[in-house]
Amino acid sequence: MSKPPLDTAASATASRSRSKRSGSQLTPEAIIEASLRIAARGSADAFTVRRLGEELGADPTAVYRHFRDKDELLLEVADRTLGEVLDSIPEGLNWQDRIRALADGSLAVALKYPAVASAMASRTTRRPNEFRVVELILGAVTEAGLSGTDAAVHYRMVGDSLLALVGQRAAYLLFSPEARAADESAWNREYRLVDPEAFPQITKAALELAGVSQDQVYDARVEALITAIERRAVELRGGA
Amino acid sequence: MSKPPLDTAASATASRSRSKRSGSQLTPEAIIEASLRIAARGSADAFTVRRLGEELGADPTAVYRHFRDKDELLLEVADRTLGEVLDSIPEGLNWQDRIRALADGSLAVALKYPAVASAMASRTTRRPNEFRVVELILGAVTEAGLSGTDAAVHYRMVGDSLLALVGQRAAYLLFSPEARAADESAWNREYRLVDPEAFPQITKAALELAGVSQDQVYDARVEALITAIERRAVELRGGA
DNA sequence: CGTTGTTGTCAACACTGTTGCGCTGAGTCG
DNA sequence: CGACTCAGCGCAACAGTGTTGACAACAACG
Repeated sequence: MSKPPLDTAASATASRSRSKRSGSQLTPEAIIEASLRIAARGSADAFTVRRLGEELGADPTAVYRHFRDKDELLLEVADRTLGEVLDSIPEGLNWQDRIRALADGSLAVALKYPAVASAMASRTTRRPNEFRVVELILGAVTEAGLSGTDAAVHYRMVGDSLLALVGQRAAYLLFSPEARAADESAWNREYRLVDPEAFPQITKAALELAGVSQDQVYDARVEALITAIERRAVELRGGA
Repeated sequence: MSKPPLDTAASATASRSRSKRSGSQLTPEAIIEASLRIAARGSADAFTVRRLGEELGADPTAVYRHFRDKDELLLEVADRTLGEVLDSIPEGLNWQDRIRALADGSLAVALKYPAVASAMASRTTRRPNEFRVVELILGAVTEAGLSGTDAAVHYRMVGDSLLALVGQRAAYLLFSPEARAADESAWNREYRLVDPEAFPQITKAALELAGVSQDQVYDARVEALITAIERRAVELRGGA
């Protein structure tokens, strides 16, 4: 009962009784792994069908014998990276630390495969590992004291926010070094030369704005999610 | 002193003393407005250079006489939409309602020009209206009681989070109707047929998960930002 | 009038994802 | 053992993207 052999894309080769097709060098597994390899190279245009063909030493269009779309392949690859995230989460943490661990793991994996994470920032895979993530977050918010609609809404808040957060970081990593330099120097140059009359707040905070690190923002955003859950929990425990 | 004629892309035509170039049908203004028009059509591939040429009744490549890149045009268009957002924010609100108004306005504009909002989800324009938004958020967090690094970090938290939030919503709107239907039905079908042993939380919350609306998630995410600021403010007011 | 510089048009390039045709080679059956 | 079937792969090509360089028209200036 554990699992019917999950009829996703692997069934194409699995349908043959004895899969000892030997000659078939290209398997879904190999394609996914090659995708992860080139996605890990970090360059923005890394994950293209033709580059994937190069990496596989095969014709690019051969991939279409195993995946309907590039999109289907992307979802499969993304689910694989989600697996990496889940494997990085230790056991025996309280719910806050489980969310922190999920966030940290997601960020690490997103920065490892930026092209995938960036493309998935507004997507959902609906594949096995995503279910495990949903279960993880739902477990956390229920342990925090939420249930019913509260649990569902706060799960979506955490899931969507984390996806967006790591997607943004990944996309930033994919920018050309020049674009990134221009972005960073903006805080140091343009925001300090602004008209003090029209923008008093910016003028006052220019120095600190330039000093903010990505990790500080990341922490603030993750902690905001946890705080929101906690607050809703005490709201429910308290009155109303 | 009010403003040196902002030497962005408009300077190309402004440099000529008398701009009565008559023959010149194509001005940056017209191009930006045409871009907004086709972006408002909502289809995913709406905002292409060739479609822009159609809308202008001119050769697509003529745009490159007024903007270096499609990216530069995109930033200019995005700044224009940011202006729309700012104009929608009324005066005389407390800081919480100012952030809510900013979020609501951003969402409305993002859903109006989904192609632009989706493309800007991980970007920064560094153009006039963005400065005004920065000023607005910084004013809100200082009114809340934050200053220095706290203000800077929480500004970034709010700015980045809102950008990601409306970008996600816009991207979702750009999906093909089939993809959107598949996504919605997933909550109603797949999440209710999951193995209760392996995924007890999902099983328990399946019904509520299907019932969550995008607006509920939106509210939760915006309120989480406000709550985080409030909490940091009382932390500082109370004991350090 | 001639020169100059701006602005639109046209053709073309490099790149993307994707499809249909044909070949090969291994598995299957008579 | 020989013939057949058919999945898997390569090849060529298509529609689409952003972008560039050469050329023509035309207003402005000396």
